[in-house]
Amino acid sequence: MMQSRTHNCNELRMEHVGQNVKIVGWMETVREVGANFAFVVVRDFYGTTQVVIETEDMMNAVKPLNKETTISVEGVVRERASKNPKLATGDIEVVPTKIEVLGKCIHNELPFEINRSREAEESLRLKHRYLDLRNPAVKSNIILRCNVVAAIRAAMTAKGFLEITTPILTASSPEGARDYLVPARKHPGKFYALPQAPQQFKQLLMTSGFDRYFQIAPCFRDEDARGDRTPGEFYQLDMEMAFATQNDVLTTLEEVLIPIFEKFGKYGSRVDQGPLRRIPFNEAMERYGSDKPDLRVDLEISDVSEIVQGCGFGPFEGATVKAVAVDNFTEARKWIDKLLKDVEVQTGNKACWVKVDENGELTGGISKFLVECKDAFVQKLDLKPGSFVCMAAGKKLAAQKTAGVIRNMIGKRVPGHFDEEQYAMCWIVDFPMYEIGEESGELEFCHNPFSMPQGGMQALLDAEGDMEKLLAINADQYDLVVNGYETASGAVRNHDPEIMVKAFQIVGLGEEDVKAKFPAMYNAFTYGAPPHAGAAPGIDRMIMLLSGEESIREVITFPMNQKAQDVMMDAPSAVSQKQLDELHIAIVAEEE
RNA sequence: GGCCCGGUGGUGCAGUCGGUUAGCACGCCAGCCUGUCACGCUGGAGGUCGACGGUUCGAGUCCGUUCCGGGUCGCCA
Repeated sequence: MMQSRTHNCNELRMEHVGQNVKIVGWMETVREVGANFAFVVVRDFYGTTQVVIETEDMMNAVKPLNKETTISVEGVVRERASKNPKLATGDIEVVPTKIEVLGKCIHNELPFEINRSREAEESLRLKHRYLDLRNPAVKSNIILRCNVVAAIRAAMTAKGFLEITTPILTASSPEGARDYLVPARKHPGKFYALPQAPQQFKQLLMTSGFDRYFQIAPCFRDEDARGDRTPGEFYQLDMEMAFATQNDVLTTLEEVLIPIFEKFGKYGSRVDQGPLRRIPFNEAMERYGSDKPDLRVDLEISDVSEIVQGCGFGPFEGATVKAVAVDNFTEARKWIDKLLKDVEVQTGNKACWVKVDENGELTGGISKFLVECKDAFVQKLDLKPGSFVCMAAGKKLAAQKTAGVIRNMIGKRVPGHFDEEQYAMCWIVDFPMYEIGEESGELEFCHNPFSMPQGGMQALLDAEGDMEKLLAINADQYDLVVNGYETASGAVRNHDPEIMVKAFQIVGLGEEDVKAKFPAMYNAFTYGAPPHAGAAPGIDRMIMLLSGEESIREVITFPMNQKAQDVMMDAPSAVSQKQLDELHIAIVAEEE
């Protein structure tokens, strides 16, 4: 008969009854319900179709086969005697005249049941990812990813952006994450590096006169994994605009991304509309204790440092003290202990607490220290009978960050403060240009040296030599935050070689360092560079948000495990001595 | 590198105070069953309880070491 197939497994309906058809796919189940009477479910990419076995011949054809064998079924479409409204093809079945094996599954027991693969241990799923992906629930995230990437390309192209690819084998970049290195056969002792981002290339494209660039760019960073961070490689919607301001970039990305969240998001009916809130970095740290606040939580942080000074509680002395208060608190002591422990595990800092009893008195936790400052404390936090306060103390940044964790935990654990099923978005703007490095104790670039300081050269000159003023300089740098995840990061770039040199001088470096670290960019900018700005939304993380997955590995087709191994392909793996010799590489045994 | 959680037939889990033959669901095999669709019923096979060492009359269970997986802090310009 006919072609490889006449219909896919999600096509046949009542209108096809009586037709001769051929379907192909994986044999998902065989339900034997009588002698020479069985139902076979055939699954392909598109769906499932039921085949009914009614003869000894057909039973003999199917009986010896293991599930997941691929077969072709020729036969006649028939209306079912008992229909299944839950199934798209539930009104019909195929009565086969010929069943052919296309690809045998020789395993009568699989590593996991296909339709329940998400319940299996992750390492097992990753080892047999080709089977895991047969599960429609797993496959759907990958399909979503394809559709989102296609929509992004269409939207960016419609806005006049050109998609330009940049090199994968490039030079090691001096700052940032650990590079993946590739030995250069023709240049003994030298290495290419895989790009951590196409940052410098896209800025060079701007100086070349490309007005609007984008790329779905693979990025490589050799850093440890997290639930929301895949090890090794990930993808960014890398984009840049010439002669553009911060506002141009933010507006453009809002116009591209918000419709994507509306169309493809699990909570697409509840997406913040542009223009999105823009929260200065310092304000975000004060109110939310994070530069990526989850705005679905309705709690905010208060500063009680001055009120509690001198109260006698040791950790508060001379420290910044941040408090998160919540009303109508009814949880037990056990709950509080769990909270404190979880805060400590996640932040490394201890938290303390106090409650307000039905008479309005402070009770429990460190209440005995707060007797004298009670009135001011209660007023500042607007406490009522039944309120609960959790506090973090320490250096300003540590106290803010710990309070930020407390805010999230309380908000998500005490009912009524977490409106989960939505996309709460904001821009964090005005990141500081410089900070005091925690290890070095000296002034360093806070994020990256590519950003333009607000106020340009004049701001740098005014502040030079004055540490306080230098720390107060902000960069035109911005992050897009969605539900507490950093979803994009960008900046107005520093395109002026003189300001670049000055910015470097301030952290104790000089022109030679700029030239050494970014030779191409520095040179290019001396030939007339356009002011430019851009950003890079993370594709993987965005798909994760759209699908509602908690693990980023659920939206990556072939993810690596936490140790950056591909257990399916056995990567990384040893290579032959011949390969090593060609690359001028000698393996040094690790010392015990 | 630190900390937290986990590792028990193919898969997912239970296993009390250390005590008889390690239990359940799914899957697998065999038989029955003519309208199933998470099919049903009956029977069966399948386990070095991650590994090593220790305590004990006796260890899945307690102790130590170690390996593996996940989470998290460091790290991620």
